[in-house]
Amino acid sequence: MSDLVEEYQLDYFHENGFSRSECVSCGDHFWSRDSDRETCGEPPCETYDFIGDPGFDEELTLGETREAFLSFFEEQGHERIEPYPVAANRWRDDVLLTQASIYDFQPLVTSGETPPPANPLTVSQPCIRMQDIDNVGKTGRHTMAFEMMAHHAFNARAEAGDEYAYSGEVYWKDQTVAHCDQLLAEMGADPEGITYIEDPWVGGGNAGPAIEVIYNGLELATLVFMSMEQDPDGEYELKDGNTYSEMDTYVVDTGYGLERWTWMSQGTPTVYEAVYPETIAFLKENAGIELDDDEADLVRRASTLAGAMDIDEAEDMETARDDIAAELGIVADELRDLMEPLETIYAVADHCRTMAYMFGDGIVPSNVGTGYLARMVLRRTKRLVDEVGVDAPLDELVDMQAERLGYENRDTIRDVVRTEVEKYRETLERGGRQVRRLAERYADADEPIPLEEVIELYDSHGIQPDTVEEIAAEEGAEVSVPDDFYSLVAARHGGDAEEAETADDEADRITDLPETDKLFYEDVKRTQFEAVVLDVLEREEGYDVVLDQTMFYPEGGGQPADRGTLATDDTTVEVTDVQEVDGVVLHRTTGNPGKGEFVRGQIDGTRRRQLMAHHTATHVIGHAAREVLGDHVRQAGAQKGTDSARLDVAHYERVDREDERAIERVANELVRENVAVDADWVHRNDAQAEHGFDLFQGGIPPGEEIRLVHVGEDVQACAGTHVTRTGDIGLIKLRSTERVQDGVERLTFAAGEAAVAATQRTEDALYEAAETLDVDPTAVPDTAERFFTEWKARGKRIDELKEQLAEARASGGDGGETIDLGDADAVVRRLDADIDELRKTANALVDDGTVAVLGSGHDGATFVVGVPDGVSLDAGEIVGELAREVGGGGGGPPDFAQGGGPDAEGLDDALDEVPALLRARLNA
RNA sequence: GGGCUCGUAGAUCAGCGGUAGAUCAUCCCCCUGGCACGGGGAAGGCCCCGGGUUCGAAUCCCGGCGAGUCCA
Repeated sequence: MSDLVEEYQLDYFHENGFSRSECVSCGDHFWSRDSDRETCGEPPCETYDFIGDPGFDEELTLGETREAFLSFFEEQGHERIEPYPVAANRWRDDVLLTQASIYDFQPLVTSGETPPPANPLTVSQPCIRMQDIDNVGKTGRHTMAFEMMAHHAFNARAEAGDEYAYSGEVYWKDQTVAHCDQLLAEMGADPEGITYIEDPWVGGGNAGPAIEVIYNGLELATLVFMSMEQDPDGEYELKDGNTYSEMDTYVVDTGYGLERWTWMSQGTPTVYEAVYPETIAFLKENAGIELDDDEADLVRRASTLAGAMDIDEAEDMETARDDIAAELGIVADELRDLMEPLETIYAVADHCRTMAYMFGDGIVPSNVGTGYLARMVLRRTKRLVDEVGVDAPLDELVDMQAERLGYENRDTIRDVVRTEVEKYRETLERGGRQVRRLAERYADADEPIPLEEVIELYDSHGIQPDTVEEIAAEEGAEVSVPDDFYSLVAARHGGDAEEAETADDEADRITDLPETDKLFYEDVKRTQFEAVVLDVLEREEGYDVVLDQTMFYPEGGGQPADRGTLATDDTTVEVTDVQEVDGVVLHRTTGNPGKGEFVRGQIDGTRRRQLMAHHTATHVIGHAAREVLGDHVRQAGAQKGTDSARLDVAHYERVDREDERAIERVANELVRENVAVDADWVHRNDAQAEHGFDLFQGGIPPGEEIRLVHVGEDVQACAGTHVTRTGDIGLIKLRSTERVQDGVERLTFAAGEAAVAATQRTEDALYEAAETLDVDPTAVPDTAERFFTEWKARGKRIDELKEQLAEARASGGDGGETIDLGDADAVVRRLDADIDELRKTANALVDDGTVAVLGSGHDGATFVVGVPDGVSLDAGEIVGELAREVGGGGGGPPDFAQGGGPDAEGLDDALDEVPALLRARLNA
């Protein structure tokens, strides 16, 4: 399969008495000091050997294990770095959550564009893997949240010179395995019990040899040697069927599961009891789970076999459980009754830790992105908690973990959880009502609930199929849900979205040009400059002019491009747009100034001033929002304009009017303080060490040096142009807030002149309304309210009067023609009133037992026909006939119908025909 | 980012081209010694907003606003 066999022939193995064998059970190749060893050592080929019999010298807590690991690698010359957030989408847009320590350094460090924070380094990185969710609690070893302890070394081939942000080799495979082997020895592991399995790694376009480290039946680490990239002409064909070739950079990527090392040291039945023993104890007691000695022993014995309960490996969970029960010599149901509550409790503890990481790192529940994943975890946990009978509030359970993990924003975390639990409760309540209604309807009709309805309930309303089954049973309705339910839902979402990519050949010509010197950072108030035209590219509309230096700010970071002119002695061309490609600034112009010409540039100062004011105001508003709403507030997008700007922020509730006023007040305080707005270029590692991740609200810039913009206490990595003091903004007016997604609020605001203009527009509208009402502007709300109430009262009064009028007309008998139809009388009458009056009059006549045929020339021609009970005339047909006469249509039920048409002049003729029409119909 | 669903009385919802409804809550009356229950009645609607189609739109179509939900 792979060509990587040679890659595993390490000196370290040969020099330390290892031999290579093939697992008799799964066929994998592995290295071991025990040459007689037959299996690779990993479940399902082996069982857990350390339960009740720890594999290390000392029992360690989670914290002790972490410290032992990090300090071991510090002693081996690694620098310890702070972990990154679990929300990986804060520095990369290809993934949502941090799933491994290497994620911290992708894509910019692994590609060599940006230097690592240290080299080599060691870290214990919190990670979340949603894909393991179904295994959590069952296998005894899977957790959704975990810390990946790691050491990394970033190497670049000598031939590459200084092309990359790091150079030379720090260490590679032998050293990596040696470190691992030594660490295990220091912990007191039996060297004979360790196996190193060959398991080439492929992922995300990269690949390389990798080794799984197994001890006593448990995978303790994976050592990955990332050294290849996907390449159609590559010499290595790997297990995904693609070909790969070697890269100039090669990276040691290791992962040591903190939880598993802790577990190994303690030998508890499951990893969960080793990781958060207090939490498990608390949950067990709260749910009233007590085991007698026999049961506890059974659980312990089942735990050694639980490794087989892996949904990815086992064909079916229940069969796997049956097998375990058979091995233990008990009935499967007995085992299930014993294990299931425990499994649920393990899952709850793990999920609460997952949420503590998520909310602690500022993820806000939402219908999109990481927020959606957080919502799913919360809802699942809530269901599990209810199922197993734990009655502690969820926010308390999450808080226990948040406290343990040392988060400082615990009040916010609790608030987020409470709000979200409440939302879930409402959804369940709403859903329950809906299902009940539906179930009742089908139960009454004595039909089963169609599958289509169940799919609809889930897809559009989030109601789980088992909820539907439950409620349907209560209402006595039948329903059946097939096993492939979720794939039916998926099918509903249609085919895969196709993505079209466009390549640009022009790119080559641009990369040959030198980077443009950017003058706009030097003096933001200057609007004129001189430059030499290096190249002119002809475009479909206009030209792209490349200069040696420029004052023009290219579009970026949500700030639109500058506009202005470029002038030579002979000609002046307008600059309509400015873009940057690979450091080269392209000025889109209306004319060709001529390559090699000397030009004077002039930018539109008014526009630039407004953009700068709005850009600085965006930082100020962001700062104010954080102050008012909480530290979790984070930029989710921004766009600046000349008339207004907007900032999208993550927040778990709607921003109400009171919040708006507070944000506006705080923002303008900062403006009045007139603090300096400074920008400086610093090394990214220093910046990140000092300010942390909150720097990168608007995305992560590449390169070694990054530009920091300071506005008071607020610091952000930002490439935009800013005013020099906050006072230059003048005024910030928050104009509106809207919920652009669940959990994301858009704040739209205006700064400086635009703020004044915006306020004036609002005032103008108020003044105009005040003038119409003829009151003082401050009295407008009261007056509007009074008018509205009065208007409604009048509407009601008019209705009453129409009713009275109709009755008077019906009983008065004035005008109109009465026809004797035998069974009843009919009144035919023209009444130039609106349809409402016609209806009421007809009703009054029908109440008296009279057929009513009324016509109006009020607005076109309209008819109303009413027929009392017991008279065999069809009102709908009569109206239809009459309406045709006036070029329209009409209809309605047999006892009451209405219609009309545009031809008012035909009204009288139509009415004249009524007597004959009625008689003919009656006789028919 | 994409799909789907929903905005009607204070609350929960029906109506889905032809006179805006039900239940609960509210108020009044009856029943009772009093209360719960029961019976009778009343009040309470810019049918989310704006366009369009139609003789006629709560209802159909388009746009907006608001809410919910599934997927990536």
